[in-house]
Amino acid sequence: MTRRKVIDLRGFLSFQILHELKRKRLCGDELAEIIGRKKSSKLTPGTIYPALKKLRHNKLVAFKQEGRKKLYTLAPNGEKEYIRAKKLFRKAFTDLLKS
Amino acid sequence: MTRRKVIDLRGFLSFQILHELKRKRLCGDELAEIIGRKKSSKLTPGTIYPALKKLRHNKLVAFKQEGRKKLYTLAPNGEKEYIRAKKLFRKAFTDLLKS
DNA sequence: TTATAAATATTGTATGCCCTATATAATTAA
DNA sequence: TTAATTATATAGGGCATACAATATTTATAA
Repeated sequence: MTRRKVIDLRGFLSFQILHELKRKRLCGDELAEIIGRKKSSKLTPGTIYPALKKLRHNKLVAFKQEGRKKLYTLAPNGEKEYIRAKKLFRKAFTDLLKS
Repeated sequence: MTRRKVIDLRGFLSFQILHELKRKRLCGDELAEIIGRKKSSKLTPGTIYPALKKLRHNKLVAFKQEGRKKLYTLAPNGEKEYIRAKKLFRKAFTDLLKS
């Protein structure tokens, strides 16, 4: 049980997933890799798959089985949610990235 | 009990507190107001005060009692942590604000 | 002086993020 | 065919964020 940093910057995983899927269809493993790279360490299965499960249940993403991969895409509701969330995100953090 | 949004954009509160304190000394109530405004609703006492307590205990912020207010400032360690966190934050989210 | 408001604080509850550990199924390589 | 790899998945837990409700202290107004 490694000690967590005081400022650990957790958060917004679902939002990031939608963001990546808006660009491109991706499977869970690829999402873990891409988002993990931005956070400087690949996300574990115990992180990415429960997140995808929840997004699926809320119908924000859909998927198509392709071999052993599930290729995820943004569902219509996911697109809406993404747009909404992005507005909020920008309002909250734009000045933080500029300064 | 209002239903929570699927994408609720939680996170980074401690980071945001450090960010605001870097600009200006502020008391808890003002932080709740300023950060809350960016999130479109003022943070409740049950959110802001525990967060400040933890930052105090970790010596990332210091404060000076002034009347009934506690005016918070960034401690040296807080400055360091803020810089570190900001780098990570930028790496993770810059492209999200651009597109 | 007394009432009101401002600011701080705690308790209790809920939930998302994220990990480790473990497991299973499908594909590929030996 | 068997072994290794790839991809998905769940269980169990720690912790930060966030709310509502309640309480306390200090400053201000009536």
